[in-house]
Amino acid sequence: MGALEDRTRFEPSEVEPRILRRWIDSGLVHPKPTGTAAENFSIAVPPPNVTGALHMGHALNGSIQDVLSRSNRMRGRNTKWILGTDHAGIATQRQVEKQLERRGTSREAIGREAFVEQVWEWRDLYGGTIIDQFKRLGATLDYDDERFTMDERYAEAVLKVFVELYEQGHIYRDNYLVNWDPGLRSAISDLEVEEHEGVVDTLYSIAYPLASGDGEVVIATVRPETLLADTAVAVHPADDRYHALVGEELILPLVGRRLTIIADDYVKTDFGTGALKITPGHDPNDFEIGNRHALERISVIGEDGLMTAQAGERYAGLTVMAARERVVADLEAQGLIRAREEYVHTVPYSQRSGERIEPLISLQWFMRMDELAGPAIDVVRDGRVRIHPPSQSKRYVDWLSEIRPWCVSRQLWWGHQIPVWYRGSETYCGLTAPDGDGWTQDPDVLDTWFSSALWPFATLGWPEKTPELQAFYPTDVLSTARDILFLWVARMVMMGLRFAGDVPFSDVYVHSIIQAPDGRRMSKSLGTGIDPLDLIDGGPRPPVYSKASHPAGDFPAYGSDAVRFGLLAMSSTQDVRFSEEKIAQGQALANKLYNATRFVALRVGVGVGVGVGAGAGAPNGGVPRGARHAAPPQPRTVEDRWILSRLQAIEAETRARIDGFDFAKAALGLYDFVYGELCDWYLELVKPRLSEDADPDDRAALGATLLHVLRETIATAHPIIPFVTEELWDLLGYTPAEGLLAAGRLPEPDEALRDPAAEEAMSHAIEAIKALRTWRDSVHVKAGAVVPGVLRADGYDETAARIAGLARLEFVAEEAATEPVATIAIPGGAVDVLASDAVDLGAASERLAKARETLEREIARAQAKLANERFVAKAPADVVDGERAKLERLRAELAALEDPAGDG
RNA sequence: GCGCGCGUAGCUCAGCGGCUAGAGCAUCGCCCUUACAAGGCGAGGGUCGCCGGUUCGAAUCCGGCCGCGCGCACCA
Repeated sequence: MGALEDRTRFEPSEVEPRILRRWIDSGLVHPKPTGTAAENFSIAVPPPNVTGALHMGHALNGSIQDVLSRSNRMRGRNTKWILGTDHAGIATQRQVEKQLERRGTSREAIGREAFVEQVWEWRDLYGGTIIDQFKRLGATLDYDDERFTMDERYAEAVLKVFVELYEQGHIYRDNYLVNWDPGLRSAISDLEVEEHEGVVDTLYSIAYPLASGDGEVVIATVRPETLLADTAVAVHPADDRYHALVGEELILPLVGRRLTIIADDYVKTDFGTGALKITPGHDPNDFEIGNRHALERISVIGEDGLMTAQAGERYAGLTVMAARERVVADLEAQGLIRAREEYVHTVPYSQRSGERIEPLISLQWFMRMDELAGPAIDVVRDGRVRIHPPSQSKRYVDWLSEIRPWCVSRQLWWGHQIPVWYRGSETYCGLTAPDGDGWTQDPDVLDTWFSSALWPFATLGWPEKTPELQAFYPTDVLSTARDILFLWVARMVMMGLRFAGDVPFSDVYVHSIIQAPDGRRMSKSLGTGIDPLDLIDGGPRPPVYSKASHPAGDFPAYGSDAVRFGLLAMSSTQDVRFSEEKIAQGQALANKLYNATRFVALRVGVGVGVGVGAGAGAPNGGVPRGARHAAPPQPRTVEDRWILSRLQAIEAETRARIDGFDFAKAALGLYDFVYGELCDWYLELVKPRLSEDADPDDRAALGATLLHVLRETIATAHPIIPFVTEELWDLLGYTPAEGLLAAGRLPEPDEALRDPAAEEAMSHAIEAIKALRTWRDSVHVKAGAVVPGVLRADGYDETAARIAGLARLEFVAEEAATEPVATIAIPGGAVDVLASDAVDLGAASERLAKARETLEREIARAQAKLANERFVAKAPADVVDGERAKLERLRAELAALEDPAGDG
């Protein structure tokens, strides 16, 4: 116990590594695959990219999932938090490409096979970083069972799903207009495209002469270079200006191709000239119009982002921008540019490479989603999958209701290569290459999200009917940020229903995105990002994070508990700004608990109240699993009954808040209990009972109660702040041999210990003490001075002595009282303060006048309200009665002030 | 453009028809050194985004506006 005496602060850096080791070595993170998924608890972690480093999102989501895992584990459920990483096709390929560039070589130079080998090497070297970082958070992921989306077994599951979907006709190959990412040189899906608003371009008006030679039609475009691929000009069928021209032909400038003027409802008559050039090869809308009118598709922009041979000799090989300039110049030379104006519009960019999307026609693999979407909508509508907050369900359902085919092929090398082989006109889809010579496999790989969609069941060994699958599928909760609700969550539901025969999880929790303090997103390039590890260990605090209370310089080493607490406390169902104060609050809580434990350990001794075999009677169904059990609490006084009652409340509330995904309330509620009830009041109240000359029987009983309350508080807080609580568990008398708190049981609230009478008595006593302290302060009574007084109020039989102690009063019998110098209203009556040297009479009378003024104002207010006939007539009776009672109370308080010696 | 959410004390938020609009943190003052100066006590600080309406009564409900965020969207 020596360390306890000397050390007044909780030191996370000393404690955390030691505790972490014990958790992992204990095997508690690695459950046996026994029992059923209904009895067990499981969460599949959103697999971080192998290229990733822990960021704030991981830290928050890790904290959330760990709270859920620990809480359920401590309720005796066999708990598995499924761990693994995602191969992250694009991100990882780019990392390795960069590495190759630094070595002066390239992916193309070394070839596909060598490149993939390089990626595996890279993964072996760096892929574990983020997992180690999760450990630092105290995350009880199953580290003994780590998966990777490119593992052999996982890959087999991916291919099996592909082959089945192909055989069932959901997957097909087609030439279609796709979102082409010229930076990546790959198609990407609609979800990987982001619209950038406010892009400034030039809108050109260009004249297309009529083939008849009799006039022209002027069209408007921001992309003159695509003119080379035009195959029609469209007008609205009801547009009188062009009605007569429908069916006529135009000569496409620079190219000379004849274009028919077609009529289509899509065209807006009030935009531009009302005539629209149609380029099915390079515009999504034109592509649709082209389909409706069976127009030819011409591609003048290639996958390399350069103009193709089809663009004509003069333009082939130019970049898009160069081609645009040349086309405009050429049109200008022919006098066909009719106008140019600045034009601000929305332009699609690739989320992946940041480059402007080039829509073009390409041969890709697609997955038809409509049939899979129906059941995925149903399970949310009928509550088999609950999305929290509910507003997110609407987004989910809306998106699935209008789902479009998913482009699943990517022109990358790192990923699951599409299991399709070609030989001449033959196509074969299967798990392995077909027999015979001359087959070549499709070079493309699958979208990474295709494999992620199988995560909850492929990690458990699907398609084998493994014991793991039996025990842990469906999982219970999926926790994620809203940005991948469609990209990932919806697809998991569809795939889970289709292939694993059940929903992948019953609850989806959509958590906050944490922004920088100035409201911008956290990002390295903006300088607004911070590394969670810098908060844990102490590291650089970027300028935007500095303020008066947290000046520039490094973060203090807050420790994991503080970071977890802080992130949970700031979380909500919508985006939040990072608040270092919340982290500091977590640190304060850890320290407070540590010092409360010191107090109890040093004053009571941890041996007190620990007896053999007493556990059966403990309200908590067995906190430790070891041989020793906590003695049951032995309440002797009203404050004992009060704190036990409040303890039951915080236990129940914390459970309910965790189950209801209200992590901020769970965390802050614990803080409030520990500070506002346990430490500020209970520990202060019982101090006199621990003194040398106190009754030894009471002292022993109090010791048992104190230990009990502290232990249950610590156990209740454990899922949120696991390190400090595990450490304190030890300090309170449980050695490692007796079991980890993390493997112990969450206290269960005992209704029998609820005591409303004690709660009322104590809340009155606390109010009284506060009122008396406020008064003392206002009349400048010295802190230590004991002031004589008379307690004239009901309901304080049990608390009077405690009030006297904490408010430094000496209550005398009413008969012995001298003339009072002040009267302080307290619930149910008042306290008369008698004359003494300690009281500044001038200040007391000032104070009295002020109190009277306040009361009079409130009385007037209440009277006015009750004088209002309409209020009395129309407001509900209980509201009116409440107002009358309040008035009466205020009048009584005023009367007591006016007539301190009187009896009423 | 359509849809969703948000705007309450310096900060983060609670309250979502009725007590003098609250809490934590921060600030300021006083105090203690007796588990914890990461302690105790207290104080200051708010036209509850703006305008209208409903109601005996609105931060709370309704409508409109303004601002911020997000999602969806095919206007060349």
